[in-house]
Amino acid sequence: MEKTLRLKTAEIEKISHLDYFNIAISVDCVIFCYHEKKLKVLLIKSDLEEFEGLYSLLGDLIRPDEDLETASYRILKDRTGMDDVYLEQVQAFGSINRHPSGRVITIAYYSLIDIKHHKLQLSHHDLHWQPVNEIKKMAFDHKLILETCLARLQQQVMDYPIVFNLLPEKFSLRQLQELYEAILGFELDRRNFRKKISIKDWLVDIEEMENDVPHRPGKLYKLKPEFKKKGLKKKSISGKQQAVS
Amino acid sequence: MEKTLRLKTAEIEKISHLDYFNIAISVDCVIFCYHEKKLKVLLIKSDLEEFEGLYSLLGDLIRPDEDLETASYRILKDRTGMDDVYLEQVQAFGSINRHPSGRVITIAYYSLIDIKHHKLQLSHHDLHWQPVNEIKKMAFDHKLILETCLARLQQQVMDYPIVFNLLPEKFSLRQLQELYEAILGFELDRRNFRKKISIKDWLVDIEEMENDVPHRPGKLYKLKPEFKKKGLKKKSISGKQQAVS
DNA sequence: TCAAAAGTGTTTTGTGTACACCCATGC
DNA sequence: GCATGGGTGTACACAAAACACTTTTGA
Repeated sequence: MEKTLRLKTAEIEKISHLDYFNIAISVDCVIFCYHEKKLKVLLIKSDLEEFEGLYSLLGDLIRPDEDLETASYRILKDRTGMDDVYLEQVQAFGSINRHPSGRVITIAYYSLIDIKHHKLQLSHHDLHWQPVNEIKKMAFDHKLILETCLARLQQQVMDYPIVFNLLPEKFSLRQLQELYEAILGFELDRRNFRKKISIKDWLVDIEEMENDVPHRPGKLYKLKPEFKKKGLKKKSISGKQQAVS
Repeated sequence: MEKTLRLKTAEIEKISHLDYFNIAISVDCVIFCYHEKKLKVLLIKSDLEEFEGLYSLLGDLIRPDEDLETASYRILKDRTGMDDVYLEQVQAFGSINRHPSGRVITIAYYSLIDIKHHKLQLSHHDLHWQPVNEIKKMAFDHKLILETCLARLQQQVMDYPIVFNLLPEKFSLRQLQELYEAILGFELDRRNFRKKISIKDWLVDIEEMENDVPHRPGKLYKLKPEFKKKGLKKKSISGKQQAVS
């Protein structure tokens, strides 16, 4: 979002007597990808003077005839050319002064895409994949939004089979482990990692090997089709005395 | 919310050319309390014809000069007379047709209060504490909102010292266990429960006993003051290889 | 003395974590 | 034949779960 808005600010002023309807609502998407062994986010150069030189998340005002997910999908589709993307709502952010041009409440989503699939409209705009680690300052409260979304991703990553949305169809266990490390921000023990993943039973051995690697090639795996839903896969409930005891 | 709105709908129509500003934003609060060994929610009889006889959550439109938390606190204060309440945002709900009078996006919060502290404005309105289990149908999408909030509560309850907001200052371990059971919806083993709680080190033994009980009285405890923050207490991060390994 | 709940420990099972060696391949 | 990562198993520590008896109090 944050773009169309500047044009509208004048209009907002005019209707200030409609107290409850001069709050705008946007959706902001934290679009993650995995590239060059780094977790990256798709950002766009802010076109507001106040934030000159800073990047912001991709977002837009919500249209009256679309629901929240639809708006997010629209942004994703517009910006990445991709359909059928993993998307999840995280939180609303609504501080009064979060937007310099007026009151805007935004609802944050994060999504996971395989960078190879997007026909990126990178060229025409100031779009840019930025490594998450290397981001210092952002426009608006987008740094906070990004951190919140990253925390949510980190929290979900071992419980639900979602990171596969960041990988190509076929991948090796090393690739998968490196991805987990990139998301979590620390290193994992290889044997323990493999054990843990194999217990989850998310993968099929497709009886193929890596090639193009300058060392012993690893086996390739796919995510089992039953986990390929783009929506959130609920953790099984499995018995009663699980949460407490 | 959902109340002021009916009056405004006409106005919305008038400004339909301001495409992006005829979406209203509300906050809805799922206010939990613990009473008669049941987890209950504060509801109000819907005043919309469409939902005659049904209950809805407490909510209101967000004012242009207040942020999301402020709006929620206002609702809580108005309805329960209580300040300083545990409150946490859960999610936004924004289906197009969730509100019969127009487009309203709502942001759901849940809060935990000690029923004994509220000077309830119960009398004057159709306010009502309803046991969570016994709720079948609600106005709007409020059943979904309630379920989502309850799920969030269940998920957080063993990790963060929050349920104490539902109890009086002093309580016995049995009371605490019954509360956990009410929230989680299943029974817990007494010895394991006590062990688990004692490991968390959230409580102080205040060297007092229950009285008024028709059996052997239990010891009373308080929550340690350092956990009395009303905001969310973050779980300690403790070492690297925790999430995965 | 009975009813009701308080209080307490041990065993078993599963999970998390640390750690080291041989193997297959490309160069 | 060497460098690089692939692939595997074991031992220890800790947490979860199942489970029963004695104690204290009020009625």
